[in-house]
Amino acid sequence: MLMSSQVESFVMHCGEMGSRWGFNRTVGQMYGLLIINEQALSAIQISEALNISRGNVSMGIKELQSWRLVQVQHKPKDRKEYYTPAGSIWEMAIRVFEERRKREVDPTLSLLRSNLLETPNTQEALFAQEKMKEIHDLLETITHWAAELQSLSPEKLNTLMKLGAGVSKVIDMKDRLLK
Amino acid sequence: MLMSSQVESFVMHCGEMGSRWGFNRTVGQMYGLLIINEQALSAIQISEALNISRGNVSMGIKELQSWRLVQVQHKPKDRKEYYTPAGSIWEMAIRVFEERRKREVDPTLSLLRSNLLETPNTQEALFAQEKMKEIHDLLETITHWAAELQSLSPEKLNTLMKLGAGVSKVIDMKDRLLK
DNA sequence: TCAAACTTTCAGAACATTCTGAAAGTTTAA
DNA sequence: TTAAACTTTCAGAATGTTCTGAAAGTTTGA
Repeated sequence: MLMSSQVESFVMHCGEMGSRWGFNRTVGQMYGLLIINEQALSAIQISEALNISRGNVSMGIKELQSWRLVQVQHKPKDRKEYYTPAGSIWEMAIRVFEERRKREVDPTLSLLRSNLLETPNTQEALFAQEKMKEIHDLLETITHWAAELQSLSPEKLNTLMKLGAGVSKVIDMKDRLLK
Repeated sequence: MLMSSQVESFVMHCGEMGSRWGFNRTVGQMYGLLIINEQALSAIQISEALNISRGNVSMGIKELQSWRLVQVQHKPKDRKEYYTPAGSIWEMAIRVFEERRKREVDPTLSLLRSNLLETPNTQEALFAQEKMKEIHDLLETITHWAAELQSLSPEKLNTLMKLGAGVSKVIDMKDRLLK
């Protein structure tokens, strides 16, 4: 499992990004390696390619599975498990996005909701609640919107994104027509 | 600087989230505290409210400034600096979003671009390049789109988000009209 | 120019995360 | 069954991050 220099730079970069994307360096490298390889890889191949312990690979795979980012494959006459990315690049992006929302936004929303149920009894508490309401409403609008966008087919979503700020014009047009 | 229990739970939660949002726990707490307080706070007030050292506050403020999330205020007859969040909740969201893009997406895009310039000389390298191209194109489409959306006014963007998956119908309608 | 009132910096301590490798657990084929 | 071929787990080592507090730096008014 020797990597070409391009592949290596990509894999190492995925490692650097790993921590920013929500998992750690090695998990990032592992995922990069799986994406960039046409063939599914065994745990040992991964551990040799990245120079990490077999145990670490096992934990990393578990983490990637919790993000629903890898699939296990089996080869005939071979007991080892072989790992490969789950789904297309598009699906991978959706998953990372969704999973991060679950970890970053959902807990905040539920805390805000429960705080908003209490009755403020001082001036400060009142101000605080107003701010919390603002944040709550914004996060809610965004998550709803994101969920709806995810329900669109990749093609539709692609058209939409390519349209960019143009959507705004299309909507204005609609408003005028309906008046 | 005693906090009511609601305020405290919010501030502590911002701390938990801090690390996920790209800064650390204390920086998250500091920012939460500033958001939730109507009055601007001095470094000492922050350090007392959160039970952290004065030095730590100084570093945290610096970090928040690098995210363009706080503003400094001065009061007459007082040499201390008073800190307050920069901009509305809306702007804060935009900033966090933008700053994260810079840290998480931009470096990846530039690495991918430079890798795509090289000519693949093996089957593996070819496959690897195809994948990198896919990721590159996806990230580019998304960042372009995000930039365009940010150019819209908050109101327009709000209408758009409320419309949700409905945009898709509006676009279909446009296509039919133009045919 | 000075010193009081602040802010910043940074070495080392405290704390948190990640990694290794050996031991324990699981699965399969005979 | 058994044992070979794997995977998982987890204590402790290695590494990385954050925090404190004392020292250094800066600004201001007199």
